[in-house]
Amino acid sequence: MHRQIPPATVQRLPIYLRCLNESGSETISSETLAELARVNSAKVRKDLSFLGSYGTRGVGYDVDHLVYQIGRELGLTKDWAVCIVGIGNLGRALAQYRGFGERGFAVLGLFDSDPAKIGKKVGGRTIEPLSRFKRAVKDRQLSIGVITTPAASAQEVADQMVAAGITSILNFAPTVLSKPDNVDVRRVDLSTELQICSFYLARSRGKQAS
Amino acid sequence: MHRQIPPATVQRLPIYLRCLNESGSETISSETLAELARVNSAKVRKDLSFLGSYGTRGVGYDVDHLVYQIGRELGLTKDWAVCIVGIGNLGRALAQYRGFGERGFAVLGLFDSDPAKIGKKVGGRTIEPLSRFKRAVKDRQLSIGVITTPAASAQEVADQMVAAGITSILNFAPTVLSKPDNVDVRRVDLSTELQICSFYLARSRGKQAS
DNA sequence: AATTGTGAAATCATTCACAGCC
DNA sequence: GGCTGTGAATGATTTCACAATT
Repeated sequence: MHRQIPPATVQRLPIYLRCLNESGSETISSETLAELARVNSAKVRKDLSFLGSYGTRGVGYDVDHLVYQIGRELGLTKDWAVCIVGIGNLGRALAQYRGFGERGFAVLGLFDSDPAKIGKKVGGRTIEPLSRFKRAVKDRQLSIGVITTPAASAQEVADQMVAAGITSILNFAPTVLSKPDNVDVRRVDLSTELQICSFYLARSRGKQAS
Repeated sequence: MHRQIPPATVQRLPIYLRCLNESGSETISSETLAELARVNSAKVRKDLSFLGSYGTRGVGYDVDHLVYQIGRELGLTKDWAVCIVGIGNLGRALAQYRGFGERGFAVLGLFDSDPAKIGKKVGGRTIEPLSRFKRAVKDRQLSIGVITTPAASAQEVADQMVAAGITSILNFAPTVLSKPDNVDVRRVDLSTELQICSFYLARSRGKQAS
């Protein structure tokens, strides 16, 4: 097997990567990795087989080599520059989150439309006005845009990102964005997640007499 | 058709709900709702058919009635009490996020293990020590636990939540949690999302000559 | 003996296409 | 004529099960 990795597999690669980084040992079997990632071992083997045949029958996978291959497949050999638009509570929290830098994502731009915020510093970076956005994308090669504005401004911000040439967007605003086909938008929606929690809660509460 | 709603459908119900709330009109066709939610209209009809037959052929769906039915199915007729453990940048941001209250999720507990934080107020609530956690879950009927601790403490916190009787957990810590079968854990992992962005970016960059 | 890699089977999700109803 | 509800068709994902390899 090889190439054209299915989306379901792409979603799991970062998890494997994290489990491998924590594993400690030299080699690892699909069975062990599956336990760490809490998935079926056949799934691990099939997922990894999309990257190529990097395992050794009877032995398992070489952890370092696998970490390298997954990282390469995920495009992590290069550092990506990230910008955050909308520096409210959530934007500020993300701007200060160390996990990004550790994993090769450099936050190189903070933007907000509120004049009161412009010039303030968050996590060592100065908040800039949106008028500088397009220029900054070019100059700093910003490639991933994070939207943490209120829902009402999210589409407008997304349009500006697309116009500036950004093709990868992480949207925390509770809204569905329109976008051209070549742009990839990932949605992280906190209330949606809570509502899904609610569904499963309500269902299990319904079962018991309570 | 009816009952036992598939997970893929459950994931979309909150999106439909949001689109309906913004729609304004009295009735809506599957075609229009599909455009708003950016999905296929057959998918909308099939999803809604799991809730029962609430549409009228030739007309569409009554918006208010549909909002009610989806809300009921998602268990939103009841307010759920939420607690947040780990009041760092992200925990603080979530504690102050208004979207929760608006959608019927009341944040009724903030906990942290750092003595320096105990007693401080965030969004009108006081941060409490974990020693009070179990008691608070009982007394305030906390039903959804949000974990915003560092990865290293997440499993311990999850165990405490489970021990206190919480069956629904939203985990923002970058780690996979062990849990009994009756507990539902949803993972929201920011670095994972960025890594997936990276994959699609790298892939599209590879295509062009750049 | 242990473990991978992968066809084949089973399951789940999406989309088509149209009969049935308003 | 317009639109829902849903079987049937298609496509994607997961899981099984085992031959191939070390």
